[in-house]
Amino acid sequence: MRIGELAARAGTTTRTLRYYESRGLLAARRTDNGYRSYDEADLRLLQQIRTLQDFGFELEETRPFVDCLRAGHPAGDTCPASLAVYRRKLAELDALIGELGAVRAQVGAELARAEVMAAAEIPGGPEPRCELSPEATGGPRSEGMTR
Amino acid sequence: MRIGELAARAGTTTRTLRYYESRGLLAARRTDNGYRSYDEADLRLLQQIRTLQDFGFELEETRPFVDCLRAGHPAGDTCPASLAVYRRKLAELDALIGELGAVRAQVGAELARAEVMAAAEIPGGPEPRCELSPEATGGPRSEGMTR
DNA sequence: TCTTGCCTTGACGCCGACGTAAAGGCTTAC
DNA sequence: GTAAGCCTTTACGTCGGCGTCAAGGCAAGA
Repeated sequence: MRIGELAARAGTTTRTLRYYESRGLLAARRTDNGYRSYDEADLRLLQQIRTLQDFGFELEETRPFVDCLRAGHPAGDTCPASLAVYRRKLAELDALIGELGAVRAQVGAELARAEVMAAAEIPGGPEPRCELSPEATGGPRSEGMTR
Repeated sequence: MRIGELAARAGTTTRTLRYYESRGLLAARRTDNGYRSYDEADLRLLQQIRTLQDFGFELEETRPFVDCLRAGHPAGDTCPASLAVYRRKLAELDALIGELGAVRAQVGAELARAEVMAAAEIPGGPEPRCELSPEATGGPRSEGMTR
């Protein structure tokens, strides 16, 4: 199987496969004319990588799984190093979810507070408008960044 | 107040302030010698930006808050555009937390399954090892990427 | 023979929020 | 006078995971 077919079967692109190869994952044999040649085992390797990528694993984190499969294991995640990556990822996910939950609570509180303030601000009168007045808008923003 | 002092008081760097200026946030006056000059209102603008950045807001998302403050509002988040950003961010956070929760569950399940498989794999005998054998390691990985 | 459609390598582009270096000007202290 | 410590602009580097273009080689069908 050549690179285009493998990419199509894995739902990715040839660029991605060459990139993986450049990173030392997913090595390919070569045919006489220099074309990359893959087999079903490579497809399984690739699927393992893609699955982990979909979970948000970095490429380097997929290496133990790939090594595990290449060592002849039927599954890439039964090796100790792979299990360690799983556990580390779970801890990272828990930490991240916790932080995001805290942020969510904070933002929610800020929104509630701001809504009250906005409601209390309007009835008084239309003193300060939220849209910038022309002289305050045109000046500073027009400078720089022609790029 | 010059740029160094403002940066220090806001707990950031001069590079960051110049970057904000280049993006059209936080415009600065200039002294006779060309130095940037800031006042307490600029500090409040900067603090608003930094707070939102800490929450994970992108710079562009802070613009309504900055505009709101510059329009003369005592708080940057009472303007409709700011409230809209808050609400959109809450929705994004909820979606992200949900996705991460799903991923966490998936990875947790994979880990549990892999642990069982690993336990069932070992007692049979040390057939496939997780460490790659030398001939399988040296070849493919040594090529390319001298960069 | 020519076109089509694969394949090859090499190399630059992208995104966001800056870090960091280079080269030079201003001010104050000694 | 000169050294220190601010400040100025310009511009390249970072990180991850590729996208995209360029220039050319190989194989097969009309």
